[in-house]
Amino acid sequence: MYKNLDPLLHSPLRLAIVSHLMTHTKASFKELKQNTSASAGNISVQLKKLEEANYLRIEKSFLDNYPLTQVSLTKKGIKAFEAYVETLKNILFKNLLL
Amino acid sequence: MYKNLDPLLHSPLRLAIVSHLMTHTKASFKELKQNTSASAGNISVQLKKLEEANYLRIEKSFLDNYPLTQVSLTKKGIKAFEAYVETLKNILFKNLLL
DNA sequence: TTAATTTAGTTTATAATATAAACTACTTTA
DNA sequence: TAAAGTAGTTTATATTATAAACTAAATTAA
Repeated sequence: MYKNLDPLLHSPLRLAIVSHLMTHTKASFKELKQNTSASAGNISVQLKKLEEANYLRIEKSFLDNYPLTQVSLTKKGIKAFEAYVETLKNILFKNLLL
Repeated sequence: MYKNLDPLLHSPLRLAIVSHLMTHTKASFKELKQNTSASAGNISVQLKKLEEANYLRIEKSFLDNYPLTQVSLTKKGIKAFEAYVETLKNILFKNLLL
C-alpha cells in the first residue's frame, strides 16, 4: 500500500544517501556530497533527519585540521531501507513481471 | 542521479495510480479508489495533476445514471513511468546486486 | 413525498517537505 | 594579512501531499 512508503526514505536525496550507505558502510560528508551532487546544506539537513530517526549515526572528528563528518547506517536504518524497497516493489510491480 | 526522479511520479499516490494503470489500461475512479485505498479528494487532485502533465487522459461519462470517470495513460505517461523506474533502480541498486 | 443515505466526485485549507541561499568557523595560500 | 578554500550549519521559501469540507445528483426508507 502506498501509505507504507516510509516518508523518511521516500525523499529523493535521503533515498540516495541511504542507498549509498547500504554499500559503503561508512561514508564521509564529502563522499556523500560527491556521490549525490546535492548541496551541502541539503545534505546536512537530511542527515540530521535521518539521525533523529535513528536511521544512521554521525561521528564528528578532525582529519588534517579539517572537520570530518562520518556517517553509517544503524540496524534500524538498514531494516527501514529493506522494508521500503519491498513496499516499492509491491507498488511498482504488483502485477507487472519485470 | 536523484534529481532525475520525476517529481510528478515520485509521489506515493500518483505512483500507485500510474503503476496500476500500467497493467490496467483503462481504470475507473472507483477502481483506483479501491485499489489504492486513498481518499476520493486526494485521487481527484492527483489525477488532475497527471492530466495537466499529459501523463493520462480523463474521460467522463455516465453509467447507470451515475457519473463515471475513466482514466488511461498516454504514451508520454508510459515513457515517464519507465524512465522513473530506471532512475529509481540506478539509485537503489547502483552497486547492490539484488 | 420528503427526509436520510449513498454514490461520485471537486474544491479548499493546512501542515509538512525539500531545497537552495545565506551564513559560520576555521585553514591554507598568495 | 587579505583572499580563497574547506567543511559544514542555519534559515527562508516555495512546493506538495493530504484530508476535510463541500457539491450535486440518485436511491432508499418512513
